[in-house]
Amino acid sequence: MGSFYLSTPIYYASGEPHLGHAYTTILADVLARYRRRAGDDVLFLTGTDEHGQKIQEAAAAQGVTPLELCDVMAKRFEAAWEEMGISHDRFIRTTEPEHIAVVRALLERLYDNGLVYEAEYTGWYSVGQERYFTEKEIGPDRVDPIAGGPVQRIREKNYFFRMSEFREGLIRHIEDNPEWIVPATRRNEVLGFLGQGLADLSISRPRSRIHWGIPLPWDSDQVTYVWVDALTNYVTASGAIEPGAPTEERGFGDGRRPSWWPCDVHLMGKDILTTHAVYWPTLLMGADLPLPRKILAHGWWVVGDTKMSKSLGNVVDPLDLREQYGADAVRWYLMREMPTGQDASYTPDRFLTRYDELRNIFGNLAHRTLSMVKRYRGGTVPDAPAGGLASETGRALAAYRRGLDGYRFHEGFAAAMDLARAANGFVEAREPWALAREPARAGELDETLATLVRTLAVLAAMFEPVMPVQTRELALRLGLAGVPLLADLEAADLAGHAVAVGQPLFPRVDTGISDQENPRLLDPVEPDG
RNA sequence: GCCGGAGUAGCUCAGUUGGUCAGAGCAGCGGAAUCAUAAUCCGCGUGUCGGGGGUUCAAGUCCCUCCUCCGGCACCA
Repeated sequence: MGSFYLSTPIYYASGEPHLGHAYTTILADVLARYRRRAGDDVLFLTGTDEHGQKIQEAAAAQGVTPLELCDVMAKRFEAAWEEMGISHDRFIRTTEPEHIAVVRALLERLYDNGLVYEAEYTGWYSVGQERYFTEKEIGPDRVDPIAGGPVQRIREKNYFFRMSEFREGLIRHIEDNPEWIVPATRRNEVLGFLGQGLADLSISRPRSRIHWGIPLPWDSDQVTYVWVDALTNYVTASGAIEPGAPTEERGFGDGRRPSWWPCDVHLMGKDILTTHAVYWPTLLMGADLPLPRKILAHGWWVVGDTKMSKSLGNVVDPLDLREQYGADAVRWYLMREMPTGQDASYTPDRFLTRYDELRNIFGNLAHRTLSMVKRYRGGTVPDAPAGGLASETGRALAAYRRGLDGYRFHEGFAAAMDLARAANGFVEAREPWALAREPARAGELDETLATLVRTLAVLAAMFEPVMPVQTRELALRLGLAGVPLLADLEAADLAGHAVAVGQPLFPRVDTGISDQENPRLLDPVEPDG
């Protein structure tokens, strides 16, 4: 029992929602649902990042205002999450007045703490692209990597945050808290990064060049660098800062304001780990705010089988599978197939294998159990001891909790599926159909069915975070009001419940995806913030 | 180039602090059963645990070296 605050990155509103966004968000949703079932109060935050040059340019190209464009895009993300069953509590947008005020309050705090100075930013600027490129991007030939045109060394006024002052403190924090950045390999990378030294961070851009941003409190000719703007959303949503209050009463780390801060876990793709594990913590240190409790960087989906994608030139986007297989199946695949934190490759074949697992092991267990209760006991759960799979259930629950608590979701759900396998084995061992032929063994049959029904309730509770739709359906068929909490399972008494058989939870889908009908081009997946 | 990770059955991978650790799932082969979505269950693996060397009574499990693959190396939203 407690509270749990988790976040996805806010997604940049210049592009459509894609698999990378969806994976992070589903991961967060699974965690949010799991914590809710554990009895926690949860704040699950996601949203859109709406300032910056790309938005400004995209809006201009479409002949709309930046905000009009963002309104459309934010709705698109919200709609996508609705389709995928995402249960976020708050959808934040960086164009919200509250957020803008919090960003300015945070900047003011840094400024007041003497951590901001004015300097000249020097970089390689492409006139054609109207933007800077990094040394890496322009390469040894120093050309615009997009159009191939020339780049020139130019200077502009920026304000800088004294990030370098926090380097040693951050290193110490990472070393003292081995579980702060997970997985460990990412933690090592951050330490390696910090080991090379840490420069100060440019936190503003001239408004003459980028107007679509949050003006600095002390210099309205400069707008806030988008990353500073974006990262601050985590604090905005937490309620830790009251921008409208007098400076000394705004909150921050003084504990005077009740808030969700610090965040329990920031989830993100590995591509934006540095900003979350270096920029963000140092900014928080500078503003006297506590650091988030955990930073989890997950891997990327890569399009597997290079040969296939090369020869066919296309592959089905897993998100498109929702229409045919349902959101639960897509979520199951994404959570079960990718070891949390690592990369995984997507292939239609693997999706089908995972779907078959779901359909045959879990879906069929539910269907055969409900059918037998109906056939042998008139659809009423027998009043009999239901401890037939007690040790298997105990083991599964322990492994499940170990997995989810340890952010190894794939392991946790594998443990749940193992329990379903054990239950199928239990059916074979007890042979209810044989028991039903012998009136003298009615008690055994009752116990068998009671055990199976109870196991279905346990499975519904274990699978709910990843498959909220069908587990709810299953719970209803078991005569429950909803999916039970794990903690309530012991007390749950299903005896006497009227069950409904219904259609299979995960039906056989005949129009397979491997027949290459309706393929869609899928770019290599690189989730961004 | 520097730093880090990984190479275990056909495929995807588990394998804490060295001693039933040579495993699971999928695929394949054989069998059983019929409640169920022809869905399930049981049985079957002679794998040099990337190559080589070393430490040890004992090494996927520690050390050295080589090979291969991958990731990170900042303003990319």
